[in-house]
Amino acid sequence: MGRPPCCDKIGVKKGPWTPEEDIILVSYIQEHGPGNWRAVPTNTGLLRCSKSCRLRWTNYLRPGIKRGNFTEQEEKMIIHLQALLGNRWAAIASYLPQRTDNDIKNYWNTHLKKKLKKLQTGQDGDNQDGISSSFPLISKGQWERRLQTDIHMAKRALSEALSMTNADSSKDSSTNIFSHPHTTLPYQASNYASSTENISRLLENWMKNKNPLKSAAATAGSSSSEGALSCPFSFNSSNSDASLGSSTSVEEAANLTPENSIFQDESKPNMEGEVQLTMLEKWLLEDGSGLGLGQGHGHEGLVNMSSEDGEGLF
DNA sequence: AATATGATCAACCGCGTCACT
DNA sequence: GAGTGACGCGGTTGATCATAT
Repeated sequence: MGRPPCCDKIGVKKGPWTPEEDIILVSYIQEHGPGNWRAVPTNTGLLRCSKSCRLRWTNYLRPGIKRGNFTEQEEKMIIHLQALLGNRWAAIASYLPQRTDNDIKNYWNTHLKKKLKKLQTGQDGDNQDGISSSFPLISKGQWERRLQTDIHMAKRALSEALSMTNADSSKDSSTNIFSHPHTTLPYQASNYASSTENISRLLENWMKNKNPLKSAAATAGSSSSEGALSCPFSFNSSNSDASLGSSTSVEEAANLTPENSIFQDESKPNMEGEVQLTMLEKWLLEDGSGLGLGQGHGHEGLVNMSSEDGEGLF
């Protein structure tokens, strides 16, 4: 019995999102918070399926998203995490809070895959699909062995990432998620700035053509979003000065901070990664005798670690 | 200038998982 | 425990832009 398609309704719009739709969606989420995606199309009047709304929000409109070029640091992180986790892009993205899984996936497929292929040409002819193919999937019955392998790989990848991070920290500390592990992963103020950039960018184009309030209200139909639309990007009920009609820039108008934004806790809902990282780091640090972490000895201990090191950890 | 080819990335699709009844 | 609905993830597609011919 197959599952019926989620968007088989006639009249469901597909394709690129328009700025109007973005604004309606942002306004709605500002008012109601993310989640309950099923209700979003109904309540906003958007002719989109719930899935599409969620995707648009998480991949594009969500506060804290950094777009554009990946830094060398991010690139290294992705490569190491891909080796460690495989194509679990959401898990990888949880270690790079400013990037979406879709972004990382695209970047891997378009840039890193090729890069690694190039690097590996001549070294390992049979490894044509990046690092992950060095660690083929293990059958379900062998989960224990896989766990051990994963542990080993986690140690190794993290130590390498740490060593790289230490080496580069003077250059780019902002992307060094390991340098202050418990303070840098959650969103900081700058993330919200980048989010307003997203929105201001779409508004920039949109406002050239239309009056957003009129248009969005009309598009929203009978939804309850009218109130929100009067101040679509304040992100703060008390910040009613942030009207679109004023000459104030969107960035100023939004006046976002992690403290006053309703997205404060939501901006990266999946903090599983942080937990994972924290646990791993804790473990690594506790196991520091073998790693030499924090003692200025680099990661020789890890590199020389035998595959049996994972045994007895639990 | 016109066309072909390649690269990029936003969005879609199908499936798995989880939560609720 | 089974059935159902909603959500989230990963693979893939297709539109658009950039570059080469």
